[in-house]
Amino acid sequence: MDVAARVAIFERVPLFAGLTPQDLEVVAREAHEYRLKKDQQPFQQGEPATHHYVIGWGRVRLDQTTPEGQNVILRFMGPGDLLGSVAVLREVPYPATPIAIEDSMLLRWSAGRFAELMQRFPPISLNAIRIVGGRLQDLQDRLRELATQRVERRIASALLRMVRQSGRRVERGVEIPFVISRNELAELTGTTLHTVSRTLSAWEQEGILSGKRSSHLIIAKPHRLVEIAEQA
Amino acid sequence: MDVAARVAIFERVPLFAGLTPQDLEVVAREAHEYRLKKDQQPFQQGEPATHHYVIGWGRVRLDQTTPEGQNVILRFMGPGDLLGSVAVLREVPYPATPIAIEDSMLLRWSAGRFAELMQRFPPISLNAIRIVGGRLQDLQDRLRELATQRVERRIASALLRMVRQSGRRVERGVEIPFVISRNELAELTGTTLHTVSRTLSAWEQEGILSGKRSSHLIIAKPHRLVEIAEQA
DNA sequence: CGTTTCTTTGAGGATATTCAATTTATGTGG
DNA sequence: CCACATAAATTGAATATCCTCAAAGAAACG
Repeated sequence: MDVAARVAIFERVPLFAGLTPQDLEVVAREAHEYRLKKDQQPFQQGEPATHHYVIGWGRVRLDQTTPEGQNVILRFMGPGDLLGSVAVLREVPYPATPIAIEDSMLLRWSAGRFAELMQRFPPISLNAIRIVGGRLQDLQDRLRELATQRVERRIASALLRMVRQSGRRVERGVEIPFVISRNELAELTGTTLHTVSRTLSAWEQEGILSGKRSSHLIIAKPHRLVEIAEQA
Repeated sequence: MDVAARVAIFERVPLFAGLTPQDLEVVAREAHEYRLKKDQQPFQQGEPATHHYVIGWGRVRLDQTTPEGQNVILRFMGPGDLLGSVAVLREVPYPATPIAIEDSMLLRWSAGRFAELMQRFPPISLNAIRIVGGRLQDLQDRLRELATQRVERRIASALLRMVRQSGRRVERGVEIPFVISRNELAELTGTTLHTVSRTLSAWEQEGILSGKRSSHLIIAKPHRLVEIAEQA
């Protein structure tokens, strides 16, 4: 992938908002491509943080594992999303493991190179604060949800969040454009795959959604999900 | 409070790390003092974000309320902590309400003034990213906890976190240097005050901790709490 | 000293987990 | 392309954790 193609990607990356095409070219030239096949990981939770990553294309799931081996999904990430930067800047080990859920391409910079870029292009710092701040607020909302709401509502909210973030209109409703297993949904909402399965089965009965294993979920009645997510 | 006194405070504020005493003086001169009595709030969740705050002295609890009126405590904050900045920089309404749990003094800057300071003193931006990033990681840990652990462990972890953050050695153990009610602990750990009460009662029986209403909690056996927090 | 607020404790019940078994889908090697 | 192996999903039954409801006790406040 040449520099021009990278610049084209970076034009839609929030981290680089406010940079001129010339600036982006500099940034792009310093980047290294990093390709991942499905299920591969660019780094692991606990490793020293050495690189900043931006997702060029593909999708990544961000996992955090407990000492006892239980797993939680922090978020799903897609093109333009930022990865690893907080750990690099805080000079702490990566706190989570990203796993490609599709073949993906990341662009990355070493800590030192990226520090130079941040110095040279001041908007990057401010963009970074906004991005990290946005994630902080997302997490605050999820924490509140997890603390106050029952499982069914949390699953509905999680699906709606994915619809809002990456949903695509299709004939029968809105589609979540990547495969997500019952287990992943459980790890995302703090419940068990059994409860997720029962809940989705019930919703399929009701015609709210459809989508079997390794096909994309299609939400036929998003308004019903909203009702469930908001019901007292 | 004169500028020199403010500078003395700012020398220990992470947001201003790396600034010279002269820099701090500039920052201090631009600040406005904002005093709060117990239970007062500098701003409310949902209001447009207009100011950056730093806690000079005192303590603040950061609340997030659901549409239905349920409350969650995001964190307790003390001297040197940053308040409101993420919302100001993202140009979104404040996502939470800070409430003074003791008489407190905040120092604040308008969005515009602070933007100038950030431009003039580049370390501030980087410090801000580190601080917000740190909070993000704290929240990720709490989310994982809430998703995977049972109530007793969560309460133990919450107490230990407060001990680590603000604990003070006293004769009988370690003291949490501010009053915290059963209800607050419940809102901090995603449970009910009843369950917290039962749990603390049991721990008091065991001699793990002590401290009645409106006195400070004293943890006599922190190691036992660690065991509880880490037990499989 | 009465009122308010916070805390404690009990009993009953609901939600969601755990355990267990089966069904269904996917992938692989012959 | 089929048969088998593997992985994912479904569903039922039993159980546990924690919440809700209820009431009373203790501490703080004016």
